[in-house]
Amino acid sequence: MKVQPKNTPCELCMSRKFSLFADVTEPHLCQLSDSKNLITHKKGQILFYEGTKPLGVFCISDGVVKVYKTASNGKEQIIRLAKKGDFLGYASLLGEEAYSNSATIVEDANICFVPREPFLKVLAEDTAFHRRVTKALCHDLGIMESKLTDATQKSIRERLAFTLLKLSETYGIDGKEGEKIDIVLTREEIAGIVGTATETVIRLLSEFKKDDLIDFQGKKIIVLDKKGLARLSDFYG
Amino acid sequence: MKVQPKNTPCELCMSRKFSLFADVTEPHLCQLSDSKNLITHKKGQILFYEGTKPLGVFCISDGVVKVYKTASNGKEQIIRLAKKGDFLGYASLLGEEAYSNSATIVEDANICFVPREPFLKVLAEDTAFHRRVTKALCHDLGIMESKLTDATQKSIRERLAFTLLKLSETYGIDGKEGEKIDIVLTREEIAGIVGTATETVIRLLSEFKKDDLIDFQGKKIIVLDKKGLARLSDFYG
DNA sequence: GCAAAAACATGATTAAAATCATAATCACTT
DNA sequence: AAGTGATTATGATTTTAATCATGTTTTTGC
Repeated sequence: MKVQPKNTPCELCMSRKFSLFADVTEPHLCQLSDSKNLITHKKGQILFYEGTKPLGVFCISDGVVKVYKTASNGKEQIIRLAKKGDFLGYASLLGEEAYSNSATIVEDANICFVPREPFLKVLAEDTAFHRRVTKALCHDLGIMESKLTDATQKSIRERLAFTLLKLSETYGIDGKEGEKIDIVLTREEIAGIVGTATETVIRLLSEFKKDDLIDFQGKKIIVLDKKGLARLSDFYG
Repeated sequence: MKVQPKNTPCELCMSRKFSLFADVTEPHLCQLSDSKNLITHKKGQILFYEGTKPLGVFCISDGVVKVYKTASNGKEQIIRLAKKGDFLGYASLLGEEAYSNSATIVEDANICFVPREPFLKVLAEDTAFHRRVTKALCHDLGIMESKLTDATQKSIRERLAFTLLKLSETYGIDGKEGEKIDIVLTREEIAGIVGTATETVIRLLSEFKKDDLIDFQGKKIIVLDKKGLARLSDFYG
């Protein structure tokens, strides 16, 4: 970890436009900006551990972070992949609880850390911001309900197909042969998202490739047939 | 549905002490109280459907409500059982989205309905209340993460054992032979909580009974051996 | 009190996915 | 450039749980 020399102020930060800070008023933004630190993280580094106390919130300026829980069998269940503009750790901070999950860098990242106090101060003073945070929490809750339902009621094949679609939605870049999922995930990490064994993911991905639904390009996956994946991801498609 | 003649004001409501409204200031509480309606619901009645627009929030004065999502295979995944003092529908309301789940009465209930506007008004004016709502949302989010992780990484037997422990924590009343889970749930509903098939629940419950972990008393389950269930619910117990 | 419908129960079979085992490939370090 | 460790791959086997089938018991509505 190193503090970057160029600590772009929040006011000028490009990632902010897509973030919770998008509509924070100028003076409040300056307060936050003054107290924050931009830190560069390399792939594999750990941002925080489940069970420790949150001392502030993280805002991703660039890069990808996996947020996951470690199950009692040692496997990682990935809750979400956080990218540019996403906040981390605010739910635990606002819930006044220890981190309910861990966070590790998946792709080299620049991440701002805003300490607890200034964050809470702005939250208390800026009602619009508080409302926005609340809204984000509510939305996340709805997503988690869907994930739980999918986990218990859908097959692994369906969930993997769905995961690939979601990933292409978020990280997809169009090419002439299809949409490339422009993020490097190991099969084990994909298994962690889907909630299955690594071997199962490997097998199913091979099957998808054989069926011309996807293709591999280096470590990345190309989605060739979105319709096909969508059909697979539904129950009675 | 009928509006009860005796519409206890929130100020005097006993359930309020355990609810989100616990610390709302007197004047705000009166505003809420004036706008609310207490409605009696019978088992099996539906409070709201997934996909419809929330027009306010529900507060359970008495009774039990199941909150669930209907999967594409038609099965219900129960997200939570809500009881006295619990609020329903506020996440969808605050997220400004359609209901992400449905709610149906499991045990005859008296439920207050607070319309959208007065609720949002008090939320905006009473910061402490807003903070408390936020905190509840954050806590729920952490619970959902655990549920997701359990769903993907634990066996059905482990999850059922865990479900019974949780139910006995919430609805348990001590008797001389063990702790009675004082709520009537069908095997299908238990399956909906665990996220499995009804037959599997029936089989496992018989197994648990054979192993003297539980017993049946009418439609209710008696927990005989909490330690045993706890051991079963862990991975390497 | 009786018929119909739910709910509960159990057996047999099938299907899905985990686990175990082994090997090939890749990617990084020295 | 070789060696080490991680990752990907594939096969065989086992386990788990779903599904299908059938029967019994309990509840509920008339």
